[in-house]
Amino acid sequence: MVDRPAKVRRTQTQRREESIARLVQACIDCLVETGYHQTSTLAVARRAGLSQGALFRHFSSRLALLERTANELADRFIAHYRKHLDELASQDKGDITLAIRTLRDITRSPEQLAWFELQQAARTDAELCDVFQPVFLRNQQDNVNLAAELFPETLGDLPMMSELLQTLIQIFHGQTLDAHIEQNEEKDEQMLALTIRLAQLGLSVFKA
Amino acid sequence: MVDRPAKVRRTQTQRREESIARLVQACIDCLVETGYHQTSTLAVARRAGLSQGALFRHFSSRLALLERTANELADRFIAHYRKHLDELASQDKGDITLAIRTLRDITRSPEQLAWFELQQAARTDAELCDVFQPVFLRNQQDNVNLAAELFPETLGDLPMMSELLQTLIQIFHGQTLDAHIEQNEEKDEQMLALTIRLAQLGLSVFKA
DNA sequence: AATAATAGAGAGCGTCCACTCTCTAAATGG
DNA sequence: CCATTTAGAGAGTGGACGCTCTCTATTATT
Repeated sequence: MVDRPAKVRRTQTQRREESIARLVQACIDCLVETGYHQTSTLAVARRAGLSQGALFRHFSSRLALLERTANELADRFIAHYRKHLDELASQDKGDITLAIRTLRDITRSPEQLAWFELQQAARTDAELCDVFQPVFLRNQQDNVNLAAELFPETLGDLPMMSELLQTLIQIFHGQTLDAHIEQNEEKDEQMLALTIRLAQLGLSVFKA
Repeated sequence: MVDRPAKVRRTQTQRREESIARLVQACIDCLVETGYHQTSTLAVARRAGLSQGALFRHFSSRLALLERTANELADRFIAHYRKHLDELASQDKGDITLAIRTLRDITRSPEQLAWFELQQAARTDAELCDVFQPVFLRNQQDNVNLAAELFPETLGDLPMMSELLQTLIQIFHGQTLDAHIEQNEEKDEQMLALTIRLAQLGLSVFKA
């Protein structure tokens, strides 16, 4: 006899929030593993262990689900950065080599891949663009704020800091995409080393 | 009375090649304007002024069309670079500022946007990845060869030249995508200026 | 305990997809 | 000029899509 788990009694709010959380997580997983246009409402619902009908009870449309997912991603990025970087910041106030390396690793997270899918899709989808743009801008501001907060001495009042950081992230994004196609770990590591060298170069020059 | 164009008699080879060229161009346009997953065989055929049936006479599948399109894109990139850069190379052997600026402009071409769509889609589509990978690698090698050929004195025997160039292109790719969402021309120009400064920095250091 | 409101399941709808099939138009080779 | 081959049109097919609808299960309210 199977030991069926006794059905726990939950409030409606709990049911609702748990289901929504499962759907959003399933949406992220789908974006990462199968890409934007395979992230169908049915695929997400199945992965969340729910029916398609249940999905549409909580989200009025596929777009609404994607909007919620984008916001969840932006929230997680801040959490990731904070978790991995604040201890580094406390020990290596001057040298940001490790911080850059960590930034690269975070860039390789599943969440970033999901983010790419949304950003790319938004280019040719006006509705998605409208929805994604504010989340995108908020994320950018979050990055800058966090960098200044965690590395006040190194980055606090650096001119062009925001643009430098964005450029660094752009490089890592490109490396992530290229690495998927090249599948050459040695070169991948070389590219990282080069990027660190360039970043240090940029830092030392702009500091003066 | 409408002056109907007299039907020109063409050979089968001409008909075939003209139709294929129109289909490939239509495929590029579709990728640029509507994105990968809206680039359907019907949409491409209509845009080329042909029927869906005609498309499938020349291409055994949608994937075959995309493969041919990817190769056409890679070919055009070399042509673009050569056309825009060789006159620059002949006058400014030392300073590559203008060359970098031109590289950025080329990165903004419709063809590059089509290329992104394919690269991003290849991440989660194993079949497309198999088809796209060799074209991608060829394009990378083409870039390096051309850079060394056009700027022999500046880049000819620079260590890490290939990686530096790839990083530069990655930055421009990122800027292209971000610019679409930010829609802030002033900042876009700032990012370009910063990139040029970084590139010159990198050059001067690695040259030594 | 009875009623109302919400969560969820699952069938159904219209549309678009890649691709096939059949049929006509045009070019080729004898 | 005729037979064969190739180019192209367009209807048809099965499947997946976003979304709606109806019906049941669970929770909330009185």
